[in-house]
Amino acid sequence: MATMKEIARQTGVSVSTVSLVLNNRDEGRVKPHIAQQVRQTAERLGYAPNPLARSLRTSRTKILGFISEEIATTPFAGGIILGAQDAASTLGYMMITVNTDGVSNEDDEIAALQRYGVDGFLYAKMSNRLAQIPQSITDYPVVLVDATSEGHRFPSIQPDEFRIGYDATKRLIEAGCTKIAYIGCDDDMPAQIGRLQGYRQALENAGLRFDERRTVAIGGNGPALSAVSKLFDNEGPDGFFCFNDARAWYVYECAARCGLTIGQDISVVGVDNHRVFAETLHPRLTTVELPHYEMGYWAVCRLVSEIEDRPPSSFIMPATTAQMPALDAPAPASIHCTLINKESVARQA
Amino acid sequence: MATMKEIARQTGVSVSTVSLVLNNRDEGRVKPHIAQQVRQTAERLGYAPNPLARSLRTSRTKILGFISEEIATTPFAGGIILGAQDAASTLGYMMITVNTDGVSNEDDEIAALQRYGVDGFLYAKMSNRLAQIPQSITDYPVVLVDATSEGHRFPSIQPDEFRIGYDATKRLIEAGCTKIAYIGCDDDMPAQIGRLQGYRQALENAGLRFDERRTVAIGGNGPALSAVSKLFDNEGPDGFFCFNDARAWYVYECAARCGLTIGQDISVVGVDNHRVFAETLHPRLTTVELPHYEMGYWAVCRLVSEIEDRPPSSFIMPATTAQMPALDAPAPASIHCTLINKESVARQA
DNA sequence: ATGAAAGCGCTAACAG
DNA sequence: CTGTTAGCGCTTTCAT
Repeated sequence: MATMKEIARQTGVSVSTVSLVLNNRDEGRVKPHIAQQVRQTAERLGYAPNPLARSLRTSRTKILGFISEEIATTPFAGGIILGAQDAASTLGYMMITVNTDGVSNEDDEIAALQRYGVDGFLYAKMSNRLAQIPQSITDYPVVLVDATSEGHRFPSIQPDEFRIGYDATKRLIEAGCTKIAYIGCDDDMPAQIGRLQGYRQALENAGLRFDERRTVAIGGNGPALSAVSKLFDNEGPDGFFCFNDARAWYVYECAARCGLTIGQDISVVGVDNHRVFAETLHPRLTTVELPHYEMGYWAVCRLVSEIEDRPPSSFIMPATTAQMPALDAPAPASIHCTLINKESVARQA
Repeated sequence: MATMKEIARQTGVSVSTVSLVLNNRDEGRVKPHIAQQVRQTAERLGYAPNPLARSLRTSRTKILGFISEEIATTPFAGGIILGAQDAASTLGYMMITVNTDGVSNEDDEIAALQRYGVDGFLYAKMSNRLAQIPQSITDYPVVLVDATSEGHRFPSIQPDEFRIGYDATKRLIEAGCTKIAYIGCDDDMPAQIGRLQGYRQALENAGLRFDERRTVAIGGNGPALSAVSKLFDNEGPDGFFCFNDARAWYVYECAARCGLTIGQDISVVGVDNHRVFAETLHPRLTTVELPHYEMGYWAVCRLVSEIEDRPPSSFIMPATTAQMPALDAPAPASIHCTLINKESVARQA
């Protein structure tokens, strides 16, 4: 590994000059001619700065800490991590990802990250919920991903939950459904609240009545199926908006039992917190796709902009179908989601 | 952050003494009395070493690079990463995880990891397959996870593929199945080969004839389902050993179409490369559980043992149901997998 | 416009 | 046994 010292020696200048040039701080301080030479030698030697040495001096590591509760348990996290990783990579950062199962080891992991001198933290949840940010990281730049902090103390990147509910329901309405059920979540997280609102709004706009009996709040496993089953029997809905794919599964199960065919007798739209389910197992499930990759990507951009104290607008966004709001939009910023049509939304004759 | 210098000052000794003590190299070199004092001050000041400074000196970072192709796309990776993370954490290491989509960015990511001075690499694949280890990391300690290198050049942690096939098939035989099908993979990876061998051996041991017509090699999507469907029609198997859960799904689909009930009319055993499927969607699917967590954990132990050049036996293994072979067993070491019985394996009347 | 020198926090020879 | 010294590679005053 070539060092600055070596470059300095071979070019016949001092280390400080090399440092100046290689950090692009040479404007008007080093003769263009010399600068040119330095750059050449650096190039020739295949110079790459030693991040450790640099960090030791600057106490900036260019390492980001990614804290997530459930990397292991859900497939979704990958998309976020991937996007974050890409952004980090593009911006010259590395990411250390730690997994905190609940709270037991959270402090330890954070302490470790801090010792390694991370410049800031990403804090990600599964499904947009209220997150309790550990005291220990509040002095650092922090950006939440798919999560919300109380009082919006921290910038957060989250999907446009209202829009998810609205779009999904609208799609069902367009397909001709008139008795649309919402298979929701029994937890009062922002995701649930926002999607339910979107659902109601879409119904209202279409002149359909919201009927509480057509919504279920599902938590566990056993009761869940019977709740959906009961909904089938009592209300006979012709369309279903499902909080996520796991919940959509219950609809599939019940439909099968009743001899109904998805995309023909009833229509279903799910949200892909577990898109992998939908794609592998239920190709006919129409899905509102969460922009996980983009959320990760954007979160890192936001975080780095905070760390380096430069305007967010200077970042390049990934090519994506999801529309991004302006980065300087008031928090909580939210990302528009994409609706992927599949055959499961039948036109009701 | 307290430094050694500060400790030295407050204790009235020199930095070197402090360094000696705090690195537990004081045995017979520093008066126990002094050492004691040093430790106390360190404790009092809440001293934590600065890994950067240390690394700069030792060129050991205590950072491990984890390279995986598909963190994003499959849920399985989580288990491995989690185990690896835990082991790393226990052994005082951090892990930087990078995702290489195919080969395009692999070299860049590796270069980045190298600049950050990782001490070694974990190289993980999805499903045990032959891995092409990039030239650039061959000078580092490398351990493969759920993968095999040509000629076993590198130590690798992989499941006992033969045993997976053997156990799964044996389970079906015990359930009374006589016409057992193998829904396999159309790729010649070690996982496929080993499991198929196990399948054949189990049949043979039970005095059942191996019949090529009862095996399918499945690749893509469309053809896959029809292949399984044909198998149903032509051979009418009463038991199915499926390469993974995605393939098990085809069996479910066909069974449903034929009006057969899993766990009653036919029996199914799958392998959980995607356990999440099985648990959430198919509670009745009997699963051979791959010890992902353990593989990750063990891989890191192996890697660190290489890095620090100390005997592997000095590591503490995680409490686990999966039996681990001796760490100094000849490579490739393989881990025994656990069979999880569920109702899908019916006793055939 | 350039270089000398100090120092980030730590480790490791080497003296004493 | 303990302290002195040098230096890892880089950034950053401060002289020149």
